[in-house]
Amino acid sequence: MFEQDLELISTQVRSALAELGVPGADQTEIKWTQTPFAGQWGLGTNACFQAAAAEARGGKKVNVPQRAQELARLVADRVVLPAGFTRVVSDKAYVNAYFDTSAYAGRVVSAAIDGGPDFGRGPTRTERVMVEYAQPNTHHSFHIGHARNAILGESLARLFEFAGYTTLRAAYPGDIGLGVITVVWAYNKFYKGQEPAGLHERGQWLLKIYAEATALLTEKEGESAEDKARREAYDAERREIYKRWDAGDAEIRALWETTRAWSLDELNAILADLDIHIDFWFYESEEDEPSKAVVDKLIASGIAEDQRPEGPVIVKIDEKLGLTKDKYGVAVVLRSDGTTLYLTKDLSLAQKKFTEHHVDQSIYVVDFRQSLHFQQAFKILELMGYKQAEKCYHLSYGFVTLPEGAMSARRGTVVLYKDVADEAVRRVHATIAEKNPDLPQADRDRVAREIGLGALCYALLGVDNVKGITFEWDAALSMDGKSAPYIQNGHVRANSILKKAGELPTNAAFGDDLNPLEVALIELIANFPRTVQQAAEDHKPLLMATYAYDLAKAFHSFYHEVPVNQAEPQIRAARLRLTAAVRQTLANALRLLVVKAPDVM
RNA sequence: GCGCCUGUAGCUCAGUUGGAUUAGAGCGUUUGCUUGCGGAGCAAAAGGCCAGGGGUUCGAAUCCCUUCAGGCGCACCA
Repeated sequence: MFEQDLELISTQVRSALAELGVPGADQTEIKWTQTPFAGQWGLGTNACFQAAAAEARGGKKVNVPQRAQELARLVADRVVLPAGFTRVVSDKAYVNAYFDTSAYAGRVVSAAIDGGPDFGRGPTRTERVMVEYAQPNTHHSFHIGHARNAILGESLARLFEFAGYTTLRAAYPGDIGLGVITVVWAYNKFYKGQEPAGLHERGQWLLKIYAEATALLTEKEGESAEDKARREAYDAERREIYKRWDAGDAEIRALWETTRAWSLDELNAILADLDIHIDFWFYESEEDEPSKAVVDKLIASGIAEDQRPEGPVIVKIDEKLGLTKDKYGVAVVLRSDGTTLYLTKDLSLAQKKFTEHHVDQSIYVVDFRQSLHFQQAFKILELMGYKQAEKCYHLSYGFVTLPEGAMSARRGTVVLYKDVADEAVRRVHATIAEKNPDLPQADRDRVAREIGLGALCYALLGVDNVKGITFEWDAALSMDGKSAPYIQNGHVRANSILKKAGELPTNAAFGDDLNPLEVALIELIANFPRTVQQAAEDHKPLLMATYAYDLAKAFHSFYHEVPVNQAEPQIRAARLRLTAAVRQTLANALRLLVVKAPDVM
C-alpha cells in the first residue's frame, strides 16, 4: 500500500547513512517490517544494525548495538516524510515511520469492503499452474489419508488461483496395477454378479474384497501343504487375470470397468462433497501405451540405456548430469519384459501436461515417500530438455496414521473418509441442538455439514504438511479453540452485528484514538493479500490456516471488549465498517481453506 | 552404508525466512466474566536449558558442524 512512498524513505535512509560515513551505505537494501503496535502503527527498518556492523567490519572500533542506536537517531532526524506518514522516529536501533492512523484505517477497511469476494486477489499472471492431487488407487476406498491429500491439493489450487495464476486441477487415479487386479480376481472368483446397493457401499465393499483376497494370497505361519498349494493356485489365477487384462480380454476388461466405475463414482461423490471440481482426469491405465514412446525417445536421444533382454532400460541420472556423487541414482524406466513402471507413466504424463496443456508450473501433491521418485522424474525431464522441469514441485506431506500405527488397506485397518465426515456432521447436529435450539430446522442440515466438514478440513490443514498427523476423532473434529468452527463463529458474529445494524454506512472516518483491538484487526486485514501470495509461493496452506485463526481470535476479543452498535454514531459507523471488513476477510480466508463461511450456526 | 524429514509447555502444534524488554497458541489444569452485538466466546494464572554439545553473527528456535532419538527412501512396487 505504501511501496512508492517507502522507496522514497529508503532512498533518504541510504543517503543519510552515506553522509554519516557508513561504508557501502548507498548500496544497502532497506527492508521494512511492521512495527510492533504502540498506539500507532507503521513500518520500521533495522538497516542501522547492518550499517553499524559494516563500520565495525571496516575497522572502526565501535560497540555495534550502541552505534546502531546512534545511527538510527541521526537518520531519523534527517528523513523528510512523504504524505500519509505522520512521523519518523528511532526506537532502539530501528528507524520507524508511522502512518496517519485514521487515513490508513479507512483505506484498509474500504479495500476489504469494496473488494468483496475478490479482496486479497493478486494481480493476473500469465503463468499456468497445474496442481495434481487426488491420486487414490481405485478398487480401494477413500480413507482419511486420501482426504489430507485432496484438501491440501484443493487449498493450494485455490491459493494459486486467488494469487492470480491460471490454475488447472488434475486428478490421477491409479486404476491399474497388481492391487487392482487382485480385487478383480477375487470379485470374479467369489462374488461375480453381486453388487451392493448404494454408492459408498459399493466402493467400500471393494476394500473388503481386497483385504480378504490379500489374506488368501499371503503366506501364513505354519501353513500346511494343502494351504500352500491353494495359495499358489490362487496366485497363478491372479497372474492369469493380469495377462488377460493386458491382452484386452473382453470379459476381464468388462469386470474391471464395472468395479473401477464403482470406485470412481465414490471418488467423484466425495470430491463433490468437499466442493472439489477437477478440470482434468488422467488415469494410469491410459498412460501405459503412450509412455512406451517416451522410453523410445529416451533411448534414441542417448539418455537411457537399453539392456534388454538381459536387463531393463535405465537412466544413469547422476552420470548424465555430470555429477560425481551419488545423488539421484539410477532409474529404471522400462522393465526387461518391456512393461512400463510408475516412473514411465509419470514421465509421459508430465510431457502431456507441458505440451498439450501448456503448463508452466507443475505441482504434485503426493506423500513424502515419493520424494526420490519425483526428484528422478524431474531430472529426467530436465535431461529431455523441458525447461518447465525446474518449475516442477513435489508438495510432499506426511501421512495420516492411527494411534495404534499405520493404516493398512490389506489389514483392513483404515479410517474411511465417509465415516469421519458422517460423524462430524452428527456431532455438529448434537451441538446445535444444545447451543442453538432456535436454529430453523431448514438450515440445520446445511449448517451441520458446513461446520462438520469445515472442522475436518481445518484439522488437516492446520498442521505443517511436512509433519505426519496421528488421527484422533476428538482432535480431528474439535469445535473449540483453534478450529474451523471457532473461525466460522467469528464470521457468524460479525454477520449478526451487521444484520442487527441494518444498512452499512458507505463510508466513515476513523478517529486517531483507535482501540488497540481495532488496530490489531486493521493490521491483520491489511496483511491478508500478502499472506495469500506467500501461502501460494511457499506451497503452504498452513499459513492461511494460521492467518484465519489469528483474525478470528482478534475479532472475538474485539467483540467482547468493544461495543459496535451501542457506540456513538460516528464511532459506530466506523466500527460497523470494520466489522464488515472482518467478515469479508474471514470469508475469503475460509474459502481458501476449503471451508464454508455460514451466516448462522 | 548413503540420502531426506522430524525433535519447541503435561499433550497436540505455531513461530512472518537472522531481529523489537519476558519464545507463542490450542487442549488439559486453576480462577474470574452472560440485565451487554450469539458463551462454539472473553479475560487471567500456572507450565520452557527451543533434544544435547560446539561454531558463525552486533543478535540464533531460525544458518553451519557434530552427537543422540524417531520416521522414511535408496535399479525392474506404486
